Parts: sequence; structure tokens; C-alpha cells
Amino acid sequence: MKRRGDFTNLQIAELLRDVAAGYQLKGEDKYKFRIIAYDRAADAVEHATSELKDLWDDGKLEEVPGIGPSISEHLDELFKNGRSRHFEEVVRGIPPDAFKLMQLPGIGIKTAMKMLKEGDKKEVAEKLKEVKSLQEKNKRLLLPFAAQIAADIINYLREDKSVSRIDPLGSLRRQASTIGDIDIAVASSNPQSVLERFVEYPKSQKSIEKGEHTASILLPGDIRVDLMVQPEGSYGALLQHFTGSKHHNIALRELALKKGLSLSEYGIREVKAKSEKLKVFTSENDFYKFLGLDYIEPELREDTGEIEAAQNHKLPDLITLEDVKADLQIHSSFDIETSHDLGESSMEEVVKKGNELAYEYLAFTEHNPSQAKHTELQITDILKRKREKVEQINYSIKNRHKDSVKKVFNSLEIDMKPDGTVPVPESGMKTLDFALVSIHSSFHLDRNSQTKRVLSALSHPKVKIFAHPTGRLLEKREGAELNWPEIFDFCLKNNKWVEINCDPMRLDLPDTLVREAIKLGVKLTFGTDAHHKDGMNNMIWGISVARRGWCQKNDIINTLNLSEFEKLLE
DNA sequence: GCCGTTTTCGGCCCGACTGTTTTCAGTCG
Repeated sequence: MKRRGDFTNLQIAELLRDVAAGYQLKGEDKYKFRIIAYDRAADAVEHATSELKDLWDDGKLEEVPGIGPSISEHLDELFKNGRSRHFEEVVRGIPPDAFKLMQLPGIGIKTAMKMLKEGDKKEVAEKLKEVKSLQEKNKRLLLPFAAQIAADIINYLREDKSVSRIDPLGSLRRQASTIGDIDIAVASSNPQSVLERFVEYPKSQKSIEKGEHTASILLPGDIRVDLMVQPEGSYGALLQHFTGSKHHNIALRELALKKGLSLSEYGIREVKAKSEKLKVFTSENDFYKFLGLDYIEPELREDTGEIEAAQNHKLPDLITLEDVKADLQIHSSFDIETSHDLGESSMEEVVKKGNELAYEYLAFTEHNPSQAKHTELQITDILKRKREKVEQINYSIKNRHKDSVKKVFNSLEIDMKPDGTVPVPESGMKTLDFALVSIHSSFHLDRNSQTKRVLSALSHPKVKIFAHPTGRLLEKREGAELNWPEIFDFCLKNNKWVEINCDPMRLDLPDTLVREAIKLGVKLTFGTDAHHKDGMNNMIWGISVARRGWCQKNDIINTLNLSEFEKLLE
């Protein structure tokens, strides 16, 4: 239940940014670093894996990096009383419209205030309308979609013969689950010609800016694309700089400063040496090595401990697509009269696709038969029919020595009812090798009830996997609220696994929670949730999530070979 | 206002681009 004093992380982040803007407006030098501190705190809150309110309940606010004694005290007041007098004091006199205007690119607090004071009223009204439509649109791109846009532009730019190297960078290279804008780097002997070609990209709506090294265009749908061009000799530093993340780069530069070095997209120079001698790097690997660090994979560059790990040679050996030996969530077209959607490809087609992907085993995980339309007896009969079909497939693939798929498992993706029971009778559960459970309804239970529901559904001995655990749909639906430490603890103790759903709309478990899960030793699975054989190609996006969550091969169940996997099911 | 493998005090990333106040402030990534 929402009460006065309940704030979402996003609301708190906004509030902290407003306070930062308030200090900025005061324009006094003494606030220079306080502004940065508030902005950093806002970023940290926005990216926190727990609701700040919950952390506050547990007295753990100051465990969020960027929140210290002062901000923590003001937040305490905010949660207790629904307001913070200090925050209000800082932003006093700033009209709410100013904060709205700041959401437009190119407008900061000072420009916004000037517009409101001296600007044309009509123009301000126009701009505010723009903000509103921006807020309504304000969608980030799904990873595969962004990758495709980048690939198209890269093909287009490659036609310029001066381009010797070209890469998609930024959050796309870091394989974030959603992408805000698209960054591309180019090594070229003739930067001007590349930049000119770029701003003339046929699909470009308008060119935002164009300088000596960089240019930006806007594609339909307000998709911003940034290009950065350099000579080949310093391409390594450019890769490093433009891949980010911003926080990774700041942390890296702070580390470098302590060694008397200054980093930029052009290379590394010594702070003391007035000679301005720049050391350039063709390779990113050498750039990190020069700083005394192991090479850090792009997926890890979020300033969440990777720099320290690189110093101590403790970086994980990240999982790759080649490590995966199975797909553990596939919906075939075998009709078991489900209440949700069936797959479109037959079991035979799925097995064939599994062979193409060199998998050793697969699991058929259609949704459970609809409970509303069947008696328990009918459900059991339907499931027996499916069992027979799976046995028949296994018989037919048994002696095909050339094929990689040696076995398919008879599984099921089962709804959990709001009370935590499962809509399949015990006689039906018996037909299964193992089962997945997932939330498909009642997404908005409070945290405690939702957690109880999940733990109850997971406790059935046949249930091994908690599938698409948060239930989120990227840019469409927030996930369910769950007590993750409790869920992970249960999974660890009871040998249950948590799925990384590879559907680009889901990518669920989210990467930050993946990291928390494996830290505790919880095992994860990959499931493409394919409803067509081609959906099995989505494994690669799940790999991205796992890599961003610091997963190594042994964190993931489907890297086991068939006999190891079967042992776990016994 | 935050933070610590040189510091509990004294630091705090770095450069591009725009527009205009032609030397810099504002904004951005």
C-alpha cells in the first residue's frame, strides 16, 4: 500500500537531481562538488537493485555508494514525514516548469530559468508540450533492435574507403538490456569525409551537431546516434572512452590520477610532464595494461568493482555462447490445451534446430493445460499424452549418432496461482521430468505475499526452475516486487534454479540480480522461451545478461553435459 | 556532500560542441 512517505527510487533520483540543480543555480563556487555529489547520489539511487525504502527500513541507506551521512539524514526525514525541509529549502523559488524544461536536450537549469524569466511565453508553452510528448515516448530501445540500427549505419559508413575500423560502442557494446542512444566509433584517415557522410545518412531526420571529431543525428522515433572519429593510431583509447560506462570511465580516471596520469579519448599523458606528451594506443587491451589492469570485458564496465578486480587479477572468466549445451525453456506446437499461447513449431522441428545449435539436450515447457476448461482427470490425461509424445521423440533420436541432441525432457511451464498453489494435480505432476513455475497473473501483490507465493510454488519437488522471475516486460511492465535475498536463500538450500529468460523483451532475471544470485552461489538456467524454432536463436541475449552479471560457466546449469544434468534431476 | 591500497582532510574526469557575452558559460556524454 502506498502511503505518505513512500517514494520510488525513480522519484527519489529525480528529487536529488532537482536539489543538484538548485545548488547549481546558486552559482557559488563552494557548491561545485556538492552538485556532483547530489548527481552521483541520484545515479546511484536510480541504479540500485533494492527499493531505497526497503534499505531505509533496514537502516542500510548509507550502504548505497554516493549516499553519505548528510543525504541519508535528509532521506530519513523524507521517508518519515513525506518531505525534507532541506531539499525544499534548496529548490525554493524554482518553478516546477524549470525542472520540466531541463528534460529537453541542451537545456540545463540556467537556460530553463532564463527562458521562464525572459523567454517568449508561447515558446515556453511549446517547449513544455515537447517535454510532455517526450515523457510519453521516452522509450529505450530493446537490445536486438538497437544492434540492427547500428549494423545498418555501420554498413552505410563502410562505403567510405577511408574507414579502416568501425564499432558500435556505448551501452550497445556493453550489451545493456535496453539502449538509450547508439554510439559508433570510426578509425579513419579522413575524419571530415566520414562525418559528412554520417550527417547525410538517408534515414536521418536531422543533424544535431557536427564538429571536428564528433557528430550526432536523430533518426525517426527520436533515436539519437553519436559518431566519433579518430585516426587509427589512437583508436584503442577511443574504444575505451566511448564504450563507457560514464561511471567506469570516471573511476578509471580517478585511479589514473593517483598514478599521476590523465586519461582521455586520445590517450594517456602524465599530469606533471608539461611537454603534453601523449601516449597513444591502437589496442584497448594495451590501454588497460598501461594502467596496471587486466583487460576488462565491456559488459563489466559499470563501476561495480571491476576495476579493483582487474588490479587484483580477480576478474571472472565470463561465460560464452559456446559453453551452452541446452535450452531449458521451449514451447512446441504440441497441443496440450493451455490457457496461454502454444508454440508454432513441432517437437521434431525444435529438435532439428537444437542439432543445428549443437545442443545436447532440450526441454519442452509448454504452458500447463487450462485449469478452467478441464477437470483434474482431463489435465492428467493430456499430460500423459504429452509424455508419450516426448518418449516417442526420445526413441526416434536415440540411435542418430551424428546428431548432437541426445535427449529431450518432458517439462512444463506452470502458472503459480496467487495463493502459491499450482494448477496441476499431483497425478499430472508425476508425468513430468521437472517443471518451471512463473508468475503470469497478480503482478501487484505486496512484497511479502508475492514472496510467499513464489516460495510455496517452488517447494513442490518436481519444480526446479523459477522462470522469468520478475515478470517484467522491458519498457512496458515493471516486475513483481519480491524479497530477493529470501528467494535466493531458498533456492540455494533447496537446490532450485533461477532462469535467465533470453527473450529480448524480458531478459529476466535482470543482470544486477544475476550478480547477487551467483554471489550467494545460486545456480541459474538459460531458457529462450521460444514459441517458434527460430526463437531459439535468442540464447545470445541471455548470454549478454549473464556476462553483465559476472557469470562464469559453472554458475549456469545448462553448461552441464547430459549425464551431469540428469544426475541433478535424480 | 562523499570518500579512503598515499589522505578522516583535501581532494573531486575530461574533452567536445554550441552560441554568442570573441574567451567563455552551459550542456552533454
